[in-house]
Amino acid sequence: MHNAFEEIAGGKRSLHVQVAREIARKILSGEVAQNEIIPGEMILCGQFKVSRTSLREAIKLLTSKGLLESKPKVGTRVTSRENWNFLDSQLLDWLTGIGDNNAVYRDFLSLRNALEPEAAALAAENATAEQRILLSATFQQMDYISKNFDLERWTEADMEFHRLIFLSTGNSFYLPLANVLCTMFKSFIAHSSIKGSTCIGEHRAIYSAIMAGDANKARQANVELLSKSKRRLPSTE
Amino acid sequence: MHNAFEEIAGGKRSLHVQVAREIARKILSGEVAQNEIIPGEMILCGQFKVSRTSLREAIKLLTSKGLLESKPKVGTRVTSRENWNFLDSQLLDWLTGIGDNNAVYRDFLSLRNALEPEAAALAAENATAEQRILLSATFQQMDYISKNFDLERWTEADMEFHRLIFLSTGNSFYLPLANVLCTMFKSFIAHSSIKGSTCIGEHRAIYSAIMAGDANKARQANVELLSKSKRRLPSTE
DNA sequence: GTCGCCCTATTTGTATTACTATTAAGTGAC
DNA sequence: GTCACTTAATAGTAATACAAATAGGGCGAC
Repeated sequence: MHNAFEEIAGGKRSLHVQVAREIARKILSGEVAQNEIIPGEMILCGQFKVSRTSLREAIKLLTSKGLLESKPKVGTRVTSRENWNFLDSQLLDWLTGIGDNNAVYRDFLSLRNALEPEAAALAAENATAEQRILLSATFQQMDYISKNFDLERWTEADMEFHRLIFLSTGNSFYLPLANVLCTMFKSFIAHSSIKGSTCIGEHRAIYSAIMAGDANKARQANVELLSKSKRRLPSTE
Repeated sequence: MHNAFEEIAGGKRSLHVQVAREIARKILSGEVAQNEIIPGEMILCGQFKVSRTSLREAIKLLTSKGLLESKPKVGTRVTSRENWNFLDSQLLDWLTGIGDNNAVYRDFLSLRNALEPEAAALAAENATAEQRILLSATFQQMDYISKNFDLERWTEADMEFHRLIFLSTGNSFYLPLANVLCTMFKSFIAHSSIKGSTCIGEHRAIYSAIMAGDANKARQANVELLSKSKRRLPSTE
């Protein structure tokens, strides 16, 4: 009962996640400085009105994301920024609305810039038959949607398309990155005013190259797609 | 007492990590299949001789790495491989000695291929004065070490050099990747027989380009370094 | 007086237990 | 036969008790 209520109210999942989110936002926003030692557990327990266990779980969660670091007798300190794992969906989620969103978006594009062309090339070489079928289906859907345009469905299909490319690389390390990019994708279409041009032509070029197994062509096509994305970047240049 | 003993014996850190490692290896090695439901908590508790809490923490840890997924009443199931977060140091650690190490190394090189040239280019554009000083110091050290060669110290410096490049990009998303690559680096120099040629010339080229702020040159130099690395890949081609 | 060792208090880390919410499945009524 | 309600099983949450580690201070010896 109260659970359902709070869920719609504040996005509550569980106590410790709630607490973790609170602390994370303080850290990410700079309200508590890097390398600063946060108050002892007992104090925080009182502050958040939660049991020590819950607070400890929250701290543990943040530690696993690289935001905090605990040592006996000295306390828990905020780590320096270079240790923060920005490739974490939850962290990314917490980030929305605090930092400079355009800067984050630029960083996001940079990452896509590095990864996607290479992923497309690898996919062209390594995609399995099954993956090619999936990719084919998804592209056809994109093609269809691009005709009678529907932003939401387009975004969905677009994301799936790029995700499939990452999965098709056959490279273990690209798999988690696919999820990361998807999360950012969602995060940015939700919070920024980038209304998508469909780029169906560029997508077709990538698609065709992958299906043909032409790695270089796939890479090149993806570079072109990204350069088009860059041109419609909101505020920079 | 018994703690210290077990620590030297099996590299034990804590109970749940030990259990998690055990389960993770079963999953990663394929001993338990993807999408398979693992036995209920009580059964596993008996099997591992640990309390329910410890086991739950282990499961939670694995869940956070994307290996498991729990649902009430149905149990805990192994997720499909595409959800496994291979960009996790601990997971990478657990991976050593089970999969095809050469395949993983190839994947690792692919990732470097995508990321490092772009990172070098970004670093050339965005490195702060302080970061340039650090980079300079590290390179000089590399230069020195390359003369009277010492594998261990050289590896250390090499890693630091590439890490600094990632940090100097000023891109939030490259920061965690720096750590990931370092972990893999360590993992591979420890478990593979790649005796390094120093590549001091290529490193100098990258270094100079970054210091000069020439992004394209930095990118190109890094591509060349990687192509050299590729040539001394153990078993492939 | 200073150096070094040990003791203690504080803070994190670990484990056991008890309780709550969720949900699939089985049972009964309409 | 279908739908709803109850029930049992399992995961999730929280509180408590216990253990280990360490920094800092105090005490003693040189």
